[in-house]
Amino acid sequence: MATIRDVAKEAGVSVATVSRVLNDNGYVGVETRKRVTETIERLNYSPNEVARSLYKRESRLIGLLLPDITNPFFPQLARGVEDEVHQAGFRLLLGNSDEEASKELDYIQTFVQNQVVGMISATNNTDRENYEDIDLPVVFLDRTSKHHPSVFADGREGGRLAARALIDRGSTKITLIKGPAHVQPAQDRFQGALAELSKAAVDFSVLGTTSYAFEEAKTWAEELFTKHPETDGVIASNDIVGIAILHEALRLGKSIPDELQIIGFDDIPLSSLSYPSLSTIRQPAYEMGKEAAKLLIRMIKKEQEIDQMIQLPVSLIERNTTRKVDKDE
Amino acid sequence: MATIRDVAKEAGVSVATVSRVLNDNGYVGVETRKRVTETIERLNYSPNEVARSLYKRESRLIGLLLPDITNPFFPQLARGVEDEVHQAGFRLLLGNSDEEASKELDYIQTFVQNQVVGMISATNNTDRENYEDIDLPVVFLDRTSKHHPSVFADGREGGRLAARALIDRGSTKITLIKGPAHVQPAQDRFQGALAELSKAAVDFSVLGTTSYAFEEAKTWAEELFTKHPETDGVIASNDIVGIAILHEALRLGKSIPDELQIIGFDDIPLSSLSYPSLSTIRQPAYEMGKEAAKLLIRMIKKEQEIDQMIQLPVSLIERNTTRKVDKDE
DNA sequence: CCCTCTTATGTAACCGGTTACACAAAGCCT
DNA sequence: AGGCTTTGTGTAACCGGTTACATAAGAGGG
Repeated sequence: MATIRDVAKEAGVSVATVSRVLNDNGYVGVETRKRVTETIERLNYSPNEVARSLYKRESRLIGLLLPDITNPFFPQLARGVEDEVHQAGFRLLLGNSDEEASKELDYIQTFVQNQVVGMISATNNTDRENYEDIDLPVVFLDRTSKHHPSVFADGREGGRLAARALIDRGSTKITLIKGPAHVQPAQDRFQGALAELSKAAVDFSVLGTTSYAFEEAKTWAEELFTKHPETDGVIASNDIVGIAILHEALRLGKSIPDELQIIGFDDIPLSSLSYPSLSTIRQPAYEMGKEAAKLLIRMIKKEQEIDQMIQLPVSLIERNTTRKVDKDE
Repeated sequence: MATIRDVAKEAGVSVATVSRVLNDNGYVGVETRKRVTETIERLNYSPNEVARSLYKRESRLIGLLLPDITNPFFPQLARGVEDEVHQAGFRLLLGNSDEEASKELDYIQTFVQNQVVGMISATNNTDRENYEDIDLPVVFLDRTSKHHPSVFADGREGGRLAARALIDRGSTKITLIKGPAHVQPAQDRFQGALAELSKAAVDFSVLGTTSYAFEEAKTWAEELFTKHPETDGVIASNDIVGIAILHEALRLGKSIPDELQIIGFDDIPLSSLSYPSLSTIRQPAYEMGKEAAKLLIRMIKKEQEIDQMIQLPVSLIERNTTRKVDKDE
């Protein structure tokens, strides 16, 4: 690999001049610039980012910490982040925390050691000491924090919307699935739905779950129908659980949405491909990722007026696991 | 942030001694080691990876280049890579190429500039000049290359298995979906299935597609049933397309698997949650990622006996979009 | 013509680790 | 006791960029 000194020697100038050409700052004569540019081209030189980072005391990398990329909601977030960050000239260091504090800490340390310019975290322990003594820009994504700017969707409203949708469409014995207790947005949804159900004239029961894993989703689904066989409306904690419930309901021969309505949460790509296609509360995951990245970049550039909270709206996506409601009633 | 010089000064030793303690090499007196360790602890010092990388001329980062993390097959691969790489003390730099040569080149350059120790690529242009003048260890994943070690699943066999499954279970007018021409493994599957169908006494037709995107999958599904309404068995190019076809078939009121059998490819997590659950040819994506990472790490450590090709077996996952076949016939 | 400002370029310190090399003290052997 | 090896530690060069500072030539103004 050619270095800046090789280029300087070849072009008959000093390294400072080459650096000035590279970064397009300071004075450089037209003739000199041309000669340097040609030499760079000819030697196929590209500057070493590591050396640059060392002197600048920061790299062009951004750390992204996710619970688990294998959960279909997160690739969307990640992609939003990546697209925005890439465009601004940054690159991503990726980590999966698996909700383990040690892995999380481990990655935060990696990020710091590699002098990332900022980090985006979609992890659950937002108020741990982990993030306290870091002087990096940090943005929380799909999570909230008192100490750092956050980008998230309106989970409470999502929960209300889901509950209202089922109530309006005639479910009277609703089962509300409560997501894992340590997952913040799951609790927001739950609270929203709970509030709405409490206000309405319907029976409802709550089924607690402890994870979002695929395999376990099947278990919750089975549990649901043994514990509450008479239920005629389910508010799932997310689309995976929703799809698992749909699967189980069909297996039991229930007619969807006539006998049982189901509503999911997230709007992951595959939810439109289930049959019947899953009605759900959409979170704009890709946009959330983009917003988080934009916000972080603004922080990196030390711009004024940094939003502390960006809440994105959720929306009801009416597909075929809920019944149609007459527009003009 | 404390530096190694701060630690040295505080502990009353030279930087060389601190470095020796950190890396546990060279001679260090027991008493000195203790004092240095305590000082490191007290100052909460952690070494700057960037400085280390600069001197060593290589970082502890590995580049991972994927077509698109949003496609449900890739998170599995990525996770396999991550787990293996993390355990060996490396971290991941991630890029999505979107099958665009420019993005791909861009990321390869980023990897080189950041002095990654190696890279894993699941991109399509494996024999472009892109990879020629790089002197990094490179492993191709879910792709093959003549010039670099590759880890992939037995696509041809998968295609054969899929075709045989439908034939054995009585489909006689089979439609074979041909995936995008530039995606290597898609073509392997196609060739395998084609060979098997050609040998058998069944009618079949081929439907070409150009992408794997969710939205377009629905279009292929519709196209399938307008062009070949009489088909009684579909070999999909992957699970997404398979699920889209299942969805469309159910919408058209077809009875699955009695009237129409469908077989997918990949075994993405959600395929077991469709209803009827999708029969498919499983690729061990997570293991593939792990194998690729292991292989790369072996290359990084300059071990002897590097496999040039690791082919993992595929298997038929018999679920409910195919009919049962009598064991003892 | 002299002074000042702008333009152009080079020298060398610096970022924070790692390590070659030098040096000294202690242990061991004959 | 003298020589050789092992152990312990420090000095300074090095990795490859960036930039503060120095220097000098040319332009412009009175």
